[in-house]
Amino acid sequence: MGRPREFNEAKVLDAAVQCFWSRGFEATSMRDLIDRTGLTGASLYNAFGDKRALYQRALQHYVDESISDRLRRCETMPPRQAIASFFDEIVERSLSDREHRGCMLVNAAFDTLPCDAEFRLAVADVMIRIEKFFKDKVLEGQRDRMISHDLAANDVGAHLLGVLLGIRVLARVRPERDLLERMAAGALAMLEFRTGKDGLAR
Amino acid sequence: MGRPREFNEAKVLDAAVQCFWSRGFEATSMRDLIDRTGLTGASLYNAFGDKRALYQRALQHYVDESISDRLRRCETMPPRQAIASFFDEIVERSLSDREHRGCMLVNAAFDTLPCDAEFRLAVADVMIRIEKFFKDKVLEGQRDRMISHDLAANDVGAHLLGVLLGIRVLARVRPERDLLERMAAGALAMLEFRTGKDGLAR
DNA sequence: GCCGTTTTAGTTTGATTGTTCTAAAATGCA
DNA sequence: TGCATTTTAGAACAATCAAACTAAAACGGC
Repeated sequence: MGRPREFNEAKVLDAAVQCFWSRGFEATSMRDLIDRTGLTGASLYNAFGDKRALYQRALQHYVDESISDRLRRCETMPPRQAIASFFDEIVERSLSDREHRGCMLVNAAFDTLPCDAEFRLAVADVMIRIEKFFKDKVLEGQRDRMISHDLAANDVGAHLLGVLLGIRVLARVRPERDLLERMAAGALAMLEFRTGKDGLAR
Repeated sequence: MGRPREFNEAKVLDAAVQCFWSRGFEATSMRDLIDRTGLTGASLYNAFGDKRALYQRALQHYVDESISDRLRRCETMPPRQAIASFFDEIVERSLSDREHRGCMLVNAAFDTLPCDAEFRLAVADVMIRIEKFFKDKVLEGQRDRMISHDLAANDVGAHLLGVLLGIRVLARVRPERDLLERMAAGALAMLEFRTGKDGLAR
């Protein structure tokens, strides 16, 4: 009942993501959002609440659309390839991003909102999922004897997450292909067997 | 000639750093700066130009005072200890930072200003210096046979920088000691000799 | 066809933004 | 003692901010 909505919620969130992703929370004005989404202020407030709530919805939309999708795709791959592909995709995405916007989730960690504990937990939760993806893949690879078990999967998972975030930071200020690829290569080198232990060639 | 300044520039910059470090560029208002520094708007504009210029000066002040100092201290240490100390300090600083402000330089990489190429280069320059510190220390350690030479010092340097930045990202949203320490430990593990190569125990 | 409900569209609001202006105060040099 | 110069102080500026308000518009159920 009532007047039906004229807008597509996903498309509006897409537009909001573009705004917040490019300029961050503070630097994005309601007028920017109104212009980009095409609907009026009243509609935005009515549908999403206030600016902060819209940002949270937009971020969630970005995560669902971009990160969760990547995780789902990589989870089906064999361990080594899964991890390598993940890094590869990040590097390629970072380099093709001519605006140097990086990853909206990482950017969100630096928006003023993390003062809010609830918001910080939402960001942390996604990072926990990524860390878990790495850890699980390392565990799987160690079981299959495709990944070195010199280091605990737990530690490697944390380390890989760290490198990943580091790449996204550096991509914003030094988007140089060989730099990002060298960083990723170092991460993959951790997975290699060490000579003379398992009798497997490196 | 002229009326002498009543304020100490370093102290004013300290106060400005506190503002920008806590809230970022956009969320910091001129009134915040006026309150914190204790001097009037006219004085601020007269001495530093506009808000952006003040931010740049404050960032430079932070780098000189915090990062350059750390680099100088670690550069005199033996290679392994230099790298380990650097990470240790970062982890401890991140954990004792109850506001989760992280590193102002890293934060700066996510402030809206990086759209400005000049500003981005200033941030990049410091990161290049840190990368070079790591690379030089790895080279030195490899010469002294205290660090594995399986990997090129260049690659290890980039990788260490990546992990470092990753730690500072994660410290903002998941400031858990064991997580940060595991990430750093993974970085240090890269420096270890691999068994059966040099005949040195790990 | 009318009522209750929801979404639209623009306007308006009161606060805050970064910056400038005017004038007084404090120095060095003549 | 003035003069030139610079820093202070606080008010004032236009612009922009997020948000609320007022009606008109568009539906479903009766």
